[in-house]
Amino acid sequence: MPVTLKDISQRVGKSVPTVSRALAGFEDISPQTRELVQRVAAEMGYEPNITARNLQKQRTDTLALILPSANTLRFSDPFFSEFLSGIVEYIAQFGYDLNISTTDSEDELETYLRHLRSRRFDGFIVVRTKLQDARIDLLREHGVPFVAFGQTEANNDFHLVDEDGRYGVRQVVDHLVELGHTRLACIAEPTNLTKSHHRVQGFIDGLTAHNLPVDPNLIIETNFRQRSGRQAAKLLLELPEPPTALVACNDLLALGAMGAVQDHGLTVGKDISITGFDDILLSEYAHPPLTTVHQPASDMGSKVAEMLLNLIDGKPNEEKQVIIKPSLIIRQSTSAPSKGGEAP
Amino acid sequence: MPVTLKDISQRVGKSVPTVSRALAGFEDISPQTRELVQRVAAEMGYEPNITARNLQKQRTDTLALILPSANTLRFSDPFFSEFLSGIVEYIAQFGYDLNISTTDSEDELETYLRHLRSRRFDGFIVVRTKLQDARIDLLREHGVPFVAFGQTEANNDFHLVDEDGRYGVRQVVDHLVELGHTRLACIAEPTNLTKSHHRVQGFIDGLTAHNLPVDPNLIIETNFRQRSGRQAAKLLLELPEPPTALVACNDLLALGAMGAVQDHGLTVGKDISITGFDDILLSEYAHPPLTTVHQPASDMGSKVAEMLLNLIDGKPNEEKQVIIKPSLIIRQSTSAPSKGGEAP
DNA sequence: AATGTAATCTAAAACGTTTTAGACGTCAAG
DNA sequence: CTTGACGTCTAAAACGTTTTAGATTACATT
Repeated sequence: MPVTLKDISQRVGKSVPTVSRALAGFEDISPQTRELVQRVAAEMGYEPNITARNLQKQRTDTLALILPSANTLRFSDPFFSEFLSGIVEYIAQFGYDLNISTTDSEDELETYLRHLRSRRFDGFIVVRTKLQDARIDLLREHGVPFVAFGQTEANNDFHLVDEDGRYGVRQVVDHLVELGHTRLACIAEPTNLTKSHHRVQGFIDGLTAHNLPVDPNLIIETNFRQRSGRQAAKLLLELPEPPTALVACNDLLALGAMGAVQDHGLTVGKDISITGFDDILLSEYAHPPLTTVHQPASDMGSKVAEMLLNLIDGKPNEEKQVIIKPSLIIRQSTSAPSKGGEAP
Repeated sequence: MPVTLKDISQRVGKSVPTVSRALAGFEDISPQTRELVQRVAAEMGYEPNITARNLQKQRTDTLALILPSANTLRFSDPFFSEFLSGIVEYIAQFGYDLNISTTDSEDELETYLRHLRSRRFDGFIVVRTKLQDARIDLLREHGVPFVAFGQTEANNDFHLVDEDGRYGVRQVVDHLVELGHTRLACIAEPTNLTKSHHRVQGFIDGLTAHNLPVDPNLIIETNFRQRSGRQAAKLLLELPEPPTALVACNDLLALGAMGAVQDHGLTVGKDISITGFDDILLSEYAHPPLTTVHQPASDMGSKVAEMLLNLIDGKPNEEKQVIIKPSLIIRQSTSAPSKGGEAP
């Protein structure tokens, strides 16, 4: 049913390669032929069979992004959606598509291996890097173009884009200390993720810089979503000497924490300060609006995409590693401690 | 570099088709050969070249979802993310991938045409249906498998999944009238979208059923995001006789409206009631938590995917049209009107 | 010894494109 | 009149797989 080069070739009485070359605008085709072929192709509604072209060209114009599935699916995270959106918008300009698939964390490596051996993708985008990340080792070994969103613990000798989470949280701590807080707690995502690790580092940095003690009981490692934030905050509030400020490592955790604080009959932004990270839409509309750290999610997505396309085309990238400094957004969930806060 | 059937064939001393058939487990291959081939293939790390297979099989195991781009990108809408996530999770089980691309609304039809002629996708998912939807006509004409998320105005003779938005908003209106409201306003998305149209219909249904007048000035058609909600609410509040309840047609609009109400020095859930639609994460954490209509976004995604895969495989679908009834979630953004509400 | 049958395998073609290498005719220069 | 160069085109091969149709061998039946 669909029109092929052969159909055109028969119609214009030229060989298939001639038609192909005419459409591609090669110089060794006479202007008349070229014109004829292009006219007929348009008339017949010819559209190249991408699969056949891919097979011949050994490239697919498709990028892969493999998500850890189900339990901790990041898809519904607003920050991540924005990031994705940045990628899709950017690559669309160059005729690339994004292919999204999922995998259980147990089969993660196999999935990557399968996908890269299947030669179905020109490049990979790795999200949510871990301190030790076998996926990156794998892609590197195989020499496949990829760009990571996030770093690993060491040997970051690959193309990546990252936030400076350490700096971001440090800003938060500075802000809180300036307000007069001396007893801060941190609610962290799983710290095998580099991102999370950095954020916690920023927290510790901040305390140390202000000569405040780092109390391990005030750093709770938990999960990603509100529920975890709520639970963590509950624990913290029930301590004999509860903190006056909660530094949550993402906005969802902060929201959960806000719920727990309200359950305790306290008022966020007055009795206790809470901060988030990411500046998702929600944080502006929370009650009270959340002091948080803003990241240009969509831009980071575009940047990752840009670097990856360069890599695929063998073009140089200005920088191999792009680290983006986030900015503190002060809203109403933070204020001076109301009582019991020991001045430094 | 990557291993092909030919490599295996040379290694085991059998022809390429034999290797292919052995791996596929055909009966006309001796058990010994089959075993040998499979062992060697595993040893060599063989993974089929999907592109080559696709070309031969004339299918791609890939579904397409084309998003209207930029200006009104739905990607970052939490509801839509959930929906997507439902699709991806479902099709992953059957080895399908989802390909996401974008298009400007002017080239929308061309993009569809190009994609379907390129034979790169086994089926299409159409989102955000319009009352008159040329995309659907196009896909139908070409006999391409597709499932729509949403209906059109007439002749819905295709596979689709939809919410019953009319019913959903009707529930909202009933709830508000029960509380004693008699002057309700509606903040709508662009009503060329079927979804939006239905929701407004539900609003009108409700008023009519309770013998309340339908005042066109109290139905504002606007856009999708908070900003639009805010503007619309502002207009409504400045009316000589402002409404006591605002029925927003999605949660983001409701949030915007809440902002406008607060700007006016009024308290949401006390001085004025506000409702949303979709029950995105945000709505639970808004201030005050938003009364809204819940939809199983992820399930709807799975359902669309399920129907589409059936369609592609020529399997029958139980129902051609699945309409899902949403449910009202009452939170604290609605209450009896404080003053001036004329009892019916 | 011819015939039929089953088991196992493979040659050839196909999917639709692009690339490579070279064919063919025309024309100008020697 | 030959040689070389140019302009235009195409045959053949390639990408890696699967399908089709048939070949080959071994074995049992008559």
